[in-house]
Amino acid sequence: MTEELKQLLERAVKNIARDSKQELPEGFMVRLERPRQAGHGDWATNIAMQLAKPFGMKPRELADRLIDQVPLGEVVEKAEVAGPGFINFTLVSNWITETLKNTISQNEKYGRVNLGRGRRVQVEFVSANPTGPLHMGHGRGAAVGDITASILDFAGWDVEREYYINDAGLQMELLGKSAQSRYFDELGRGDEAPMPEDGYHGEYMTDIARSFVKEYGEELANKPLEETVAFFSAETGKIVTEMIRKDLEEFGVTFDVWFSEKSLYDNGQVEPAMEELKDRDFAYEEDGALWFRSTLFGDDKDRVLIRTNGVPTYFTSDVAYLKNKYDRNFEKLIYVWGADHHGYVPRLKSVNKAFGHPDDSVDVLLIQMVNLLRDGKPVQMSKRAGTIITLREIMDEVGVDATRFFFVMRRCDSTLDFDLELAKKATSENPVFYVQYAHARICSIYRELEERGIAIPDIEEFDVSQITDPTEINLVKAISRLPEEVAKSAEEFAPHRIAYYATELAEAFHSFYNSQRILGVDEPVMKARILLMQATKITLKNVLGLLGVSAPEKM
RNA sequence: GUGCCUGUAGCUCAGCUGGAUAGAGUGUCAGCCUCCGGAGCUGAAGGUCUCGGGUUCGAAUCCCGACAGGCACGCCA
Repeated sequence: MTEELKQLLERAVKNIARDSKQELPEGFMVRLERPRQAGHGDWATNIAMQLAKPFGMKPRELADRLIDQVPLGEVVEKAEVAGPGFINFTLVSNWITETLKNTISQNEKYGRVNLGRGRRVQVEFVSANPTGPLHMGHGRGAAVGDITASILDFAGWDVEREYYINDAGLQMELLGKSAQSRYFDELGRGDEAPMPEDGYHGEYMTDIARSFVKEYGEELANKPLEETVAFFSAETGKIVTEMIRKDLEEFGVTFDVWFSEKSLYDNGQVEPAMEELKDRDFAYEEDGALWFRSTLFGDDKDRVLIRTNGVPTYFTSDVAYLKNKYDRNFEKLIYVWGADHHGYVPRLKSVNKAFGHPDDSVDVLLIQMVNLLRDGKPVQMSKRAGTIITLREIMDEVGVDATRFFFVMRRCDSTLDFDLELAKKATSENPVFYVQYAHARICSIYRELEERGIAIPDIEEFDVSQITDPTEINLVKAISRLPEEVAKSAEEFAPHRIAYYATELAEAFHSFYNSQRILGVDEPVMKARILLMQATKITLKNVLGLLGVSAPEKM
């Protein structure tokens, strides 16, 4: 119905432009917005104010002429000019019927839009080094990445989730040495393989060392250290990656592809990427190293791709990886990174341009830090002291649902305060429970219906004239917003919008529930309200589904 | 020093591709089920949108400049 209104307005604008022999400004589009204020109708537009200048008319005068061109009856019930030149539209009550019918008939598909038109998009996220368990920051990245991917899927994109395993750098050797050292410790021969100074000290390393002892006994200790370190690196990397995979799975995040950085080298994909840069004259050799001309893109110095000693940098892998992604025919690439990597974004964008791709086919979501609190007080963490709080600990303490919700509650580019005690609270302070409670309440009504032997009416029986209370209309309005909220959050890569919307939807429901009854009222009213509950339940479930949060029937 | 992010109610934050009286939650205060789940609802109080300029019919929103907090500036990853 909103589309129809848009078309009516577009036609009206064109008519007026023609009659007054005015040109429409380039790229002009009719945009409708939800008025913030109740009493300002269902939709509003500011086009009269936008076009007043180019048309050489007064905003209100133009608004009046626009209204004259919009027929009343089929779509619009009322149109009025307000304030400096807004036009407020009230739709015919049909929109209520339409919304409920849509919701109930589309069911689990309700809220889907076709913004993506089936285009392929890759969301690469978490991508933590396989050197230790995931911590808080990774958790936020995981939630944001996963939920963004879900939203894009809902918005009609063909989405792939990918984890990039950084298993090629120096840190892997350090990991191997650390494991080796712990292995010797377990055998009581610690002196033979000292722990590297900045090695990995976490407890998990001891567990891993024990597993080596269990499987190989002293066998690995009877060879020269240099001979086994590569084995330790590779095996430990695998074990840690598996640990990470399990944690993420429990967190509700599954990846379509686990992409190994090392495989870029093993499969010879690095060389061609370098050659392509050289061919395009974006890379050159100097002082025995290979350089990328990042200064062409505003960087203050060129960056090294291959070091003097012949060893490629991390950046090199990323160049090859980017090329590899495009080779897999993605139209859009989304990187979810911790904000501490922000300085690296221009470099990635530069390479993207150097390869001749449009700037907007790569988007980097920078996720700001997480401050962990307990009862409002910061939790002290130190890598050195081994007091890092892991994602697993948080999941275990506050549960997956609350953890996910809290991680996406805020805009990505603002730092997040995560209060463990608050997240655990099963009270109104906790927005997760507020939303889930709404769903559970409706389920409870359904149980009651069944007990009383009342059947759920067919949507065709819906009688819109029974929906009269402001809280009811408000609830329908909230339900009807899902598709546009999906579209907006997909366009902006803003998963937090969905968390906010979920809360607003629940609020509309609770408000209705407290002021009106579903059972024990006249049958026509009851039937209409049961259908309203049906649509509310579907919408709540779909929204929670997008967030990866469960929609419990009982709490 | 340079770059990026942030600064909105006591606290935690939405709103930022310019629009109407700046919104939530929480906290404070006052109320609300003999009834479908009170983990709920209704209302009140609470604001120089950090500050100063500019653009505009109109600025929390855009531009410039301060100030404050966070993060990053390797032939590390």
